[in-house]
Amino acid sequence: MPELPEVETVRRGLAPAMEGRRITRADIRREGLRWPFPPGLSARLTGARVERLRRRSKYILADLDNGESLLIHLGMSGRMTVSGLAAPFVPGQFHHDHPPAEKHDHVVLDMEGGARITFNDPRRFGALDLIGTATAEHHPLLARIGPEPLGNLFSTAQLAHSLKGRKGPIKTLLLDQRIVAGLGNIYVCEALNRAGIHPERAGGRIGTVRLDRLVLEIRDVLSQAIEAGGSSLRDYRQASGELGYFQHNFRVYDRESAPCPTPDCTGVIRRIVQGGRSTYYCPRCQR
DNA sequence: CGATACACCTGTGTGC
DNA sequence: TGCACACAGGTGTATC
Repeated sequence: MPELPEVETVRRGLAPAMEGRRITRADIRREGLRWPFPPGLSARLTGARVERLRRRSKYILADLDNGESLLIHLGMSGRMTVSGLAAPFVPGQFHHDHPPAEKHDHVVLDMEGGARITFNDPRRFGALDLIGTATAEHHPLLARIGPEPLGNLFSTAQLAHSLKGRKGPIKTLLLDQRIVAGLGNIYVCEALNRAGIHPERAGGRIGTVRLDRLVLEIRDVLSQAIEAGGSSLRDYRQASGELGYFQHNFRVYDRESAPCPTPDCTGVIRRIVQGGRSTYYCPRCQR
């Protein structure tokens, strides 16, 4: 599920329930996920006020008023849901009613104001850590991540510099978070299709004009996905981080043998494996 | 340094 | 219905 647009959608869904509010109870229901949780996690969260929620790449950072930040990664299957927000009103349901715990609910945070945040992650590739707010960007998990694709530091010139001399396929390189932050398997496939670039093309062999297009299409597809994700989240009691409406806009991902949606293209979507992961593309319009 | 394989987990869909 | 297998939105680590 979670690439940059989904993580941003989750962040926006959590913000009204968490920002400016204290954590009144932190129920840590297992020792850890991908890594053990930091010592004293529950005690360090309890009573702390969340000043704001940030996103860096696919990480969410909850800055606390005690100088620490809760670092959250959703892995492959992580979800964060909000229950008990005042709105929307559901007849017959009390304000502070919460649904019963489900399988794979690993961490439950109760917030001042009555909202409950539940971290559910079947595959347990997700992660939680507590890190110093002031030095967050130096944390090993964040230090080497590349520019935010929707920020000013991501540009044709910067991307060209990162790809210079690289012989590996552009598909694999765009999945490398050191080159650009936040892309995953879906949006890399989608951006390459929109840009008309073949996924097996060597990264260092893409001209400036086509790189320009790639930068634009990466920004576009991510922005559109965020917009679509946001629109599916009016109801904060629903699971955040689901695919949202944007899944209906996939042009190539998981569409093997379907016609290429590019106007006037008669190609058929193919699936290949690169670096052990599926790539979907149109062999006719992607060069 | 770059490229690749493997590891970590559970759930779901498919074919026999 | 059971079973084996492939595959799934990520990424750190080990190895060449």
